[in-house]
Amino acid sequence: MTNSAKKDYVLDTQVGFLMRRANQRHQALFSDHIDDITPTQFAALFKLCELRETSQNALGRATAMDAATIKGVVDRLRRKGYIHNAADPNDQRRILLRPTATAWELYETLIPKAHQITKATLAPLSKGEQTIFLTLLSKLI
Amino acid sequence: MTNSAKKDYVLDTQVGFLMRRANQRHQALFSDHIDDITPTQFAALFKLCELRETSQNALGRATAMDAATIKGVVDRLRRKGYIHNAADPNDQRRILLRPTATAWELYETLIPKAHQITKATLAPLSKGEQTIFLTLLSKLI
DNA sequence: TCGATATTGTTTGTACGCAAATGGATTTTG
DNA sequence: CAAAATCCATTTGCGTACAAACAATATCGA
Repeated sequence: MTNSAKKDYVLDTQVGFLMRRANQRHQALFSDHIDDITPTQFAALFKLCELRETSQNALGRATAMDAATIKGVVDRLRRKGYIHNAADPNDQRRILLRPTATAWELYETLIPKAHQITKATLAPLSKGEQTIFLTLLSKLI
Repeated sequence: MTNSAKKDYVLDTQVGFLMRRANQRHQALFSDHIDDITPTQFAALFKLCELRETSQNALGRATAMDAATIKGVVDRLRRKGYIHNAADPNDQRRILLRPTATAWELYETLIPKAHQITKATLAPLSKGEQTIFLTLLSKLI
């Protein structure tokens, strides 16, 4: 291995490594602010509140989780009493999901906390940098 | 819930959600280019090559993995023949890790692929945007 | 020196996250 | 219409990721 090749690749400056660590930090901040549910459960629950009613797989698609993952997440949210099941009269394969009353209460409570978490996550950046960062991040998807 | 509160928080524009999806995309690109090992294993292996020799927990710290996580990663890399164990004469608690000859070969092979993955991940951004993105991302850690 | 404290590696339990396979229901298409 | 293709939910297997607890070893402070 040449010296140039060595300097050429330093783990600590790689996108993947940086994104993994940024994610770690965000999740740590999340659990500092919110006890009851995880970031993933939060995403699923909020999306369900946005959509009011969907099937399990559709909720998974809306939150970028595959069928196996969303199943576990929904199971846990249901166990905690945040999701209610109903049969779809038009499609016997589907399980229609709805947020429970408790879920709506949680939704209200969590919105301000979610803003705090966003703020804390982006705190190392100036207002202008925050906007740029979010714009570029969106482009990456 | 007021209408303003509703519009106030849309999941798809939140940092956490965006970072999770950007990470998903990066990992998908990674496995498109590299079959043998995962992004996490890659990080551990490369850091070990950078350090030449360390203990398990120290390697974990250097790659931002806790003790339980790095244990599994090291176990899998050892099973694949990339990591060699030695006893630390100065500290009986420690296991000194070293990359095997095969690991060094892999290291060489993977550097160009790693560059391709970085390039593909950042492809949606212009050169200038890529620099800005990496700078801001670093600040977030 | 010796007792408190810290560190190393390990295990257990819980929670994502994806690939691949399955069985049942629905839709498409020839 | 019937076969093929698709979609739904589920399961299994593997790989991160972290919290909490543990025994063994090192180190530090009184």
